[in-house]
Amino acid sequence: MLSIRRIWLDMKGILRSSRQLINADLGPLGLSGAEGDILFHLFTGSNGFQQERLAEQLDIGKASISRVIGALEAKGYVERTRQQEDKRAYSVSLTRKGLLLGPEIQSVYERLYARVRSGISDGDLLQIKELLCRVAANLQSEGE
Amino acid sequence: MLSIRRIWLDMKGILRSSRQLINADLGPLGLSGAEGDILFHLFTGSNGFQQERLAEQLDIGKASISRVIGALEAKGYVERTRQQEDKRAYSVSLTRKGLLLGPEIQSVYERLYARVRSGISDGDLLQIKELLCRVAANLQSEGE
DNA sequence: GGCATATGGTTGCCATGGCAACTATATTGT
DNA sequence: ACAATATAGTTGCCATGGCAACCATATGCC
Repeated sequence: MLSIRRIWLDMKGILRSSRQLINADLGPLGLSGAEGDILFHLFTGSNGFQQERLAEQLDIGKASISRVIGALEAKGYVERTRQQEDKRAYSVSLTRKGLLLGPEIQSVYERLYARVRSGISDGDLLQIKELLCRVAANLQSEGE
Repeated sequence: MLSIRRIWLDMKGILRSSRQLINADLGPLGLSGAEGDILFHLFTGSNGFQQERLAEQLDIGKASISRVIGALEAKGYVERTRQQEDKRAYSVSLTRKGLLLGPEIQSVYERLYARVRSGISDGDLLQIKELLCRVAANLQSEGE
């Protein structure tokens, strides 16, 4: 019973430490963690997506996405263009300024990932992932 | 590289789902998740502790603890008594009302834990814990 | 004793992110 | 065609929690 509590604390701590390391690198660039997450995500494959897709992929609500994209747009890193197939939706894409920043952002996240992986084999990672997926499935399962 | 992103999303999702399940049970009792966490913690062993100790054990900042304990005190579930050995510190303990609520709170958390564990062996849990500890250590390690 | 420093706690401010209500556009059923 | 419903996005409000500044008490050093 108690070990679940410990595991939850471990996860919380890991996410917090990661966030702090990322923030320490992004701060000097004038970016918040959430902004960095989105720039990284756009730069590494999801450029030109709807906000809803980004929200799904990053697993945060569309409300948060809306605000963070707004901030990034104000800073000139991304732009929203209405999609002509669906005038409710935007297409969010990096501006030239955003693209220039891309490699810098990417290296911030890759430094973190490299640090996490040190001394951890691919097999271990796979195992973590598999076990976490099972836990997630237990929590997702409807009702009882 | 990418799998770390996925794993982080899994952890985020697990913590969020857990929080939501807990909140769903605590809401009808008029308690927030953070309040429930503290009541549970007091009830299952850390009654009569300093706020700093609670903050350490629950892995949240002393500022948050201060606010949540304040809320619980206002609701009459805990009381703060100054320690005579150190007049800066409080001893936080459950009131009679808090003690009465204890079993109810406990069952909320135990239902969650049981749900998480379904189909997951103790060995698996141990493995998750061991791997997460190694990741946490990588993140903690000073500087480089 | 008296000053420097450390520690427990509180408060203000901020970032993140959930939920619900709302607007505007799309889609579906009749 | 039009009413009902669904979907993309925005906004307001709230909970959580970090950080820094601050206050009060403790501790150590001279």
